[in-house]
Amino acid sequence: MESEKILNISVDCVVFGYDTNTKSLNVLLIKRYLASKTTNEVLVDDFVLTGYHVYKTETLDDTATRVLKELTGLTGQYKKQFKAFGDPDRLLHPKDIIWIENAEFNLRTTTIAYYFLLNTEDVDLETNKNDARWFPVNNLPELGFDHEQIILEAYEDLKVKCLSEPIIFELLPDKFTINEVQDVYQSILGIEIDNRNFRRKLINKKYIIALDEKQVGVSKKPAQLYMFSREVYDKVFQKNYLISI
Amino acid sequence: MESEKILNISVDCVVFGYDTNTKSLNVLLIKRYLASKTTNEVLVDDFVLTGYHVYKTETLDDTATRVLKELTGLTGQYKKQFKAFGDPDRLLHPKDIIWIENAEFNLRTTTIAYYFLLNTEDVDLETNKNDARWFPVNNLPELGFDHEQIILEAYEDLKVKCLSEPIIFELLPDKFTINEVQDVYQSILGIEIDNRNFRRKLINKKYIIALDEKQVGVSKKPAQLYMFSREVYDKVFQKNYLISI
DNA sequence: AAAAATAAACGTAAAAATGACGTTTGTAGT
DNA sequence: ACTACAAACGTCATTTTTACGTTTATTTTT
Repeated sequence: MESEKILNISVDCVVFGYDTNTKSLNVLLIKRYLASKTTNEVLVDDFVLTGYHVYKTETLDDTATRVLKELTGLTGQYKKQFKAFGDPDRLLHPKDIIWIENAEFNLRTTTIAYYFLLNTEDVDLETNKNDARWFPVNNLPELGFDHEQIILEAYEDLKVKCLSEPIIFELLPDKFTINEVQDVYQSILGIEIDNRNFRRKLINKKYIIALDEKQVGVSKKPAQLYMFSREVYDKVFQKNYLISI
Repeated sequence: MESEKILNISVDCVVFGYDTNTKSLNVLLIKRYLASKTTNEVLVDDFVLTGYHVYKTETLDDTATRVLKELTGLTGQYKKQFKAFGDPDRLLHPKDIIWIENAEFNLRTTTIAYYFLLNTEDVDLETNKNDARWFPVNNLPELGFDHEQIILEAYEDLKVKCLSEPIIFELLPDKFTINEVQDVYQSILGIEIDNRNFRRKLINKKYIIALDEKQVGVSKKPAQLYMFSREVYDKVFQKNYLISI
């Protein structure tokens, strides 16, 4: 067996956006459409993740940051490199081979997959030239390449990670209510949580800071707003090695 | 800026081996030595991780599995793809450029890094043709490339993961004592744990199964042997979504 | 202006888990 | 039989969790 030393590499980004109103975890996807110029036959008609090849002078993180900025205009969002996908048969589907430029080189493209966490309110899709749309992670459209697998693995990583790290707050606005935090957990994990116990547990955390502010423009009793303090969290964590297997 | 689409890709393996006797978490490293034929000057003299280029027909996981098998003869060990390293300046050091074959292609090698977890008793280094040695993760020798960084990031991932997942048992023999488990935690995390509380906590887990066996050949009271049941663990975990942020 | 509706917020008691210790037990070597 | 010592068990106060019931503040309806 001879080794294949020249391979192609790219970065793909799963952009998770939580919608506080619909209480839904969404993924940002780009429309892909291609029809034959001669026969008008539809060759490709689906959605894909946003991604790009790695530039010569970039780190992998740089590429991911650039891709998100080009898509949403945002920088500084939570970003996680979660897995590399490099199966030899990644691009065996004819429609994907039609789509990509240099098929002879691209028959094997290894992609470093990242996911981003943000709130859908942070993104203005209208000013974007791409045909990008939000889709609920539990109700994805037909996807190109192996992007469905990539999304599901990102989602799985997120599920596990949100149980032991405070990344849930990355999906919410800076100021949030206790119930909004509960909604995110319920939505992501697909579970029901007792509000009274959850509320007490969260309020007792030193890194959940009550603000001198309440909700405005709601038609019921306005809720207290809180923020998450990364600084306090890091201090607390250093002292508590809690083995919870 | 023009994109660089042709990049080189490999897999590097951090083989963690826990030594039950010395209570030390070790890494398996390979000796690298090269002297100039004309001047006898030592060009390269350090240690590196084991790794290899990805074969044409392999998945990334396959490559990692193959690398471990060639190094240790072992298959089926716990394996985790934890990060891709692809900084443009990864191989700027002259000695590394001397070492690798096709420097013009290899100036940027993206590597997919894996770590393996096993017990040092499972490996027989003598029958191995490579000059491989165990080094305590807290006392590493001089390392080539960016392999020190890769090891430290693998170690960090392991530290975090062992707090919330039962991967600690991958470092022990199938049959172990409670105190051995405690020793692994203490060694990896660098903490002290109260034996009486730890013992109670672990014994109460349904997935820690007491065997009809005790230690043999010890010069004190022989300890009860236990095993870990992945099957029971998975069942328990499905029912307990414990948010512990 | 009072009443109704409703989400937000607070309260309580039993059970389970944790933290900080003291005590007993079983085996090998003397 | 005695001793050394790690293994194993026990206790109690405190904290956290679970499973509920109740009150409060605000908007909308009457």
